[in-house]
Amino acid sequence: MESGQPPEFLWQKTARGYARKIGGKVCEVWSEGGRLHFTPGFEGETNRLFRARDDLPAIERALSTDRIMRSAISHYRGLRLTESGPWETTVCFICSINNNIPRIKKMVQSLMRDGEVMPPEEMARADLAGLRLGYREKYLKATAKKAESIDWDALREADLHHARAKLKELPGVGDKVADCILLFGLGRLEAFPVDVWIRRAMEEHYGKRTLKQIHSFAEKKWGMFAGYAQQYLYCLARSCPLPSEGEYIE
DNA sequence: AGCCAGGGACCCA
DNA sequence: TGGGTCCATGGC
Repeated sequence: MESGQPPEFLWQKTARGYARKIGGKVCEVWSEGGRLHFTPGFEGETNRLFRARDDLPAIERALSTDRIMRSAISHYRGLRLTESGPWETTVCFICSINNNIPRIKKMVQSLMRDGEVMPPEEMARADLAGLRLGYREKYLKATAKKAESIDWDALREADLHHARAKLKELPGVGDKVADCILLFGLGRLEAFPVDVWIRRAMEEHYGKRTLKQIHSFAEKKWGMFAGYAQQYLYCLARSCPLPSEGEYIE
């Protein structure tokens, strides 16, 4: 929830966990006694958010092929990729362009109505001037217009490069943002978003410098779990917070 | 005060 | 295809 993934922008910290509105109702998630708890009625949403079907031990084993990754996995034991809605994920990462996390969160919150990210139809006609979005405003408006005709579910199954190309037709969506939408919004675990932190980590730990080198290396080395490898590297590079005592969930 | 931020569009060779 | 340059704004 605090590892730079979309929930960091979409959920609010509460006394015991995190909360947001889904479908007009408040959903809260928290940990207690080493178990995950959630507001009754949100089991499906919670399972999707934390990707309950991912076999973490198997993924950790598959990625434990070198010292760096073993260290990151051991340090961030229990880290999970999250899955948010594709539209809100798109909004989050258009806001992320050349931006920092505290401000991304403020910008995403400013694009919410009644506790949820405005749907495309509403964003397309909303007056976003005054929200201090910078040059991202025109990307959001233009992408909101196009987003209504996107078949998100088709992109879950499509060939990755095809899906990536389709997403890049959206204004403000380039390679990195497309990979983030694929990974965090469409459950494509093989996607490997490369931001400045991942670029630095890949050069420092694996001697890979160019984007092409990095993607080729990641695909060969981590394959269908490259997205998880990316998140471990990101948390390591950013020194993301660890769960405090009692929050850890098996 | 000034560098930097989960980059993309555009132009040029 | 690959490499500058510009872009709005605020966090730290």
